[in-house]
Amino acid sequence: MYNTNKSYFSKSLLHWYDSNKRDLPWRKTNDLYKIWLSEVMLQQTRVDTVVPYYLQWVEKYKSIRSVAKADYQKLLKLWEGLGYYSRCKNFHKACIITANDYDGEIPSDYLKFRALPGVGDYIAAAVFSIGLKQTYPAIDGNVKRVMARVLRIKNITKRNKKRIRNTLIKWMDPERPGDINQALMDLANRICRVDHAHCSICPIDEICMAEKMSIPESYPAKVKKKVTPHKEIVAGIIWQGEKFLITKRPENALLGGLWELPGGEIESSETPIGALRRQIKEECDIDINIGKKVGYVKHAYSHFKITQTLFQCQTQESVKSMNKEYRWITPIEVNNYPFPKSNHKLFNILNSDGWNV
DNA sequence: TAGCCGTGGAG
DNA sequence: TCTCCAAGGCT
Repeated sequence: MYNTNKSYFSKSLLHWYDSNKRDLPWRKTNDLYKIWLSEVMLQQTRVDTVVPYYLQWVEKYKSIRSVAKADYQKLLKLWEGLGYYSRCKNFHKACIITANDYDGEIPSDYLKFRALPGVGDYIAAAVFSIGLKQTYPAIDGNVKRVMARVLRIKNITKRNKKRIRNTLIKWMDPERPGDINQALMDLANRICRVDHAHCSICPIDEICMAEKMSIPESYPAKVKKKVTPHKEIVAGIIWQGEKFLITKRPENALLGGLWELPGGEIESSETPIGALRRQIKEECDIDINIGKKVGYVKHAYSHFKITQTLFQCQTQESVKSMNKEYRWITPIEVNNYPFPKSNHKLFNILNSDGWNV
């Protein structure tokens, strides 16, 4: 059974892959650094979103050493808009460790690579299978779904993950482990989709137990999502002459290391203006004059939503105390700092309405 | 271990 | 407009 399946699985999957694979930039390279980078960027992020970020990055930073030497804020500016910013931080850290401890090359020991920050089971397996042709199954959400259907697994428990891993190790063609891994992910994306499995064109339908039951979409079982809370946020564009104030978010928080217009959450007992005045007093120990409301934007993060209202403000005082880094910048200098998407939405309003009114 | 961590596209 | 979710990892 296993031997029959092993032969069918790899042969059929690779045959399909060879005639259907997408032409992606990181598939043109054998550079482990670039394969690694692409896998970090692809984490929870669609291929079409990643491609332009990947191309910009490898144009500017051509090696692990060049990333290790780079100014982190410059890396973050390249990452701006891609989301999950701790990936960028961890990749930078990992490149520094690699430059210092491994002579700038990815360690040949799998466990040493796996131990680097931001490198988990999936990324380690992807890099070692694609770049070094070692037989590690790269098990991401796609592969879990396909294998849950093939093996008719309802819940992705720890035990079932082990089952999927062991099955793949048995079935993978050791000559082409990287292609097997990529083929499974491509197949998941184009054929074995979440809400619709196109079994009639699937190359491995013959060994799929869920397909035999004619209910592939019910595998694996969906997990209920929690309702996302909503927060009211206020921000100020605080002018002093031709410049306004921006502050840097703490490294280990949401949007860590990115810059933003100062402000914060409106407490239930507060008005937006009262909240803004309090936030700025607490954060900078300065008093501000709050002028007209510029507008508001809505934005959704991974686990909550916000409505962010922006006010024009003025101050004559200089910042007396601040726990964070801050700068006074002109509108043109926005291009020099990484900002979260919600702030860019506010900047877009200012771009059409005028910045300082 | 389940919650935290962004953004944009699909439907 | 709203929900779901996509080449995961960390704590």
